[in-house]
Amino acid sequence: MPDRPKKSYDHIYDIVRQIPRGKVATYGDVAEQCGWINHSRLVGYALHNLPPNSGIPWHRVINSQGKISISNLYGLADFQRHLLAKEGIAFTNDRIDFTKYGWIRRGNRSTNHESAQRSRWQKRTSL
DNA sequence: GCCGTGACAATGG
DNA sequence: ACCATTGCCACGG
Repeated sequence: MPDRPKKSYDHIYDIVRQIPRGKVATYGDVAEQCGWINHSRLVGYALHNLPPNSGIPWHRVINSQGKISISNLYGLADFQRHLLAKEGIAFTNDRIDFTKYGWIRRGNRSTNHESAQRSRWQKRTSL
């Protein structure tokens, strides 16, 4: 049968496969592309279960802070950094600049902690 | 079929 | 900038 019970994770893998070389996306972005909003954890879980030789560019997925989120046990984080560097993606102050390398996200959110502070302020004053 | 897990994200301190 | 807490929910045991 052509279409089968595609596990939900397969959908995630399809999205990740579409991230072009030299670009990065956040877990949240991938989730959104899958039609899930606010389900970024599932993306992380899916990638966690990823088989070793899947050919899926898992290293192009990072967290919203522009950093590598996985632990460096087994040197996995270092490995990811290496793969990214190989594609020309550089870290600036220990983070990836979404304005340069973001696949979907264009740039307002990263390093722009002002908006985060503003919304926090608005919340406080309105409460 | 319930429960713990998790490579996240947003908020608070 | 860093740490803790909370919300989110599919998957496996």
